Amino acid sequence: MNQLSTKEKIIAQSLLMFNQKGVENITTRHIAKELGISQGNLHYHYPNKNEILELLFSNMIEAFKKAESLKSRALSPENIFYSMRSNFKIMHDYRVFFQQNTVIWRRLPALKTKLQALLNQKKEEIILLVNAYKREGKFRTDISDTQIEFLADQFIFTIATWLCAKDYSLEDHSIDYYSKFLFRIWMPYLQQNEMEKWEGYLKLA
Amino acid sequence: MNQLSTKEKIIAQSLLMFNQKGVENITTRHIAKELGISQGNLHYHYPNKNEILELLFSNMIEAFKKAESLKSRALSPENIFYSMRSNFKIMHDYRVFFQQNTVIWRRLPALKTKLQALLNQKKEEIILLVNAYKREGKFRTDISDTQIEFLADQFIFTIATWLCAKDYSLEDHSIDYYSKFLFRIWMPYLQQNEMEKWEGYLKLA
DNA sequence: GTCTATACAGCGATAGAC
DNA sequence: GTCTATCGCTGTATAGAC
Repeated sequence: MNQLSTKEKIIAQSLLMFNQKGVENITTRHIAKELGISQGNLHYHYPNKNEILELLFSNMIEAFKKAESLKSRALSPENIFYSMRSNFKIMHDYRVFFQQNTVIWRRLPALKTKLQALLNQKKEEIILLVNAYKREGKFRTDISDTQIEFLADQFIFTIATWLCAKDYSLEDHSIDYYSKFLFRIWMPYLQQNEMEKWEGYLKLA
Repeated sequence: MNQLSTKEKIIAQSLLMFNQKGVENITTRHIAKELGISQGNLHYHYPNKNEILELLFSNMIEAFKKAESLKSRALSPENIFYSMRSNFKIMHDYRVFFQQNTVIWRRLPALKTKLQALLNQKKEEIILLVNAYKREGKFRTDISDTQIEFLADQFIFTIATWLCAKDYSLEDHSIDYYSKFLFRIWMPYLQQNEMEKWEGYLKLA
């Protein structure tokens, strides 16, 4: 971290501290002190706290864009799981935006819209995945279409909120735990042989 | 609201404002001003903001205790749904504790433990429900026991986080929406005839 | 119980020297 | 770029009069 510019150091340290102690508790003074620079210096690089948050947010969006997309790959459990897990990893890196969503959105309402757009985009991806599974006859036939469409809602619900849930659990659950949690959701929708395939994969992963 | 004592008015108004604008944005000044009393007066009744939060929290716990429990009733879709829905109603009344959990817990770590205990208790109830359904052969037989046990985790996950999820969705989803969401989760676990029974009930509810 | 007045700390943000 | 110094505001909390 020492070869970073001051501007970069500030961003990195801010994310660290926001994640750990919350936006409302971390001030520009705290960040500056932790880095051993003056508050005036910090304000030279970022005129205010909101601007730090905005930059962090767009860094997160960038990270999502760079991450592996499902679209270009075969729909094996490995690929699907890996793709979701990499999304969870990014979310965890920027967890302040998901654990303190209401706080952030009140400060910066524009970020709410952007995050909703991101989730909508993820939902589209998931719907494509569900449709592909449906086309290939991998879902049980005795489940109604509305129920299968609901599966996408459940996925998005879980993706949006797992970092909140994490704080409720008594044990310290990891990214892996919630990645698997996500796919346990859709197990009962699958045909017997597909279910076993996934069960086998999740045990190993 | 006018026949309430000042002390009660403060509590009611605080909950209203915390729910609406967040704990971090509402100060004792705001609450006092909204009620048309002085800040000094407010501090006569409640020495500080945390004490208001603590009282609100124990009011919520009281509400949960008074609410209908599943235990004493027949396990019809009507009763199960109604019981869950009444829990959701209380959660919604005190949504600040679920939408700003991290903020609250950093202020008052003891509340985290208490909320975890509450959720654990709810989980016990749900496990009883699941076991009863299992005993009566209402679940599909081709679903593994670990997967059925997971159902309880899914329920608790959803209960703990639906108020966070609510803020992500573009439409303004209600308590009813999420009550139904909850039971759509367990539909694919059910035998055909049970599934249809629930499907029929959820359409009407 | 309720008021006014005030102490005090911490915040974001700016100005100006180096 | 980085520093020190400082302003203005807002927050919690207390003191003392009525």
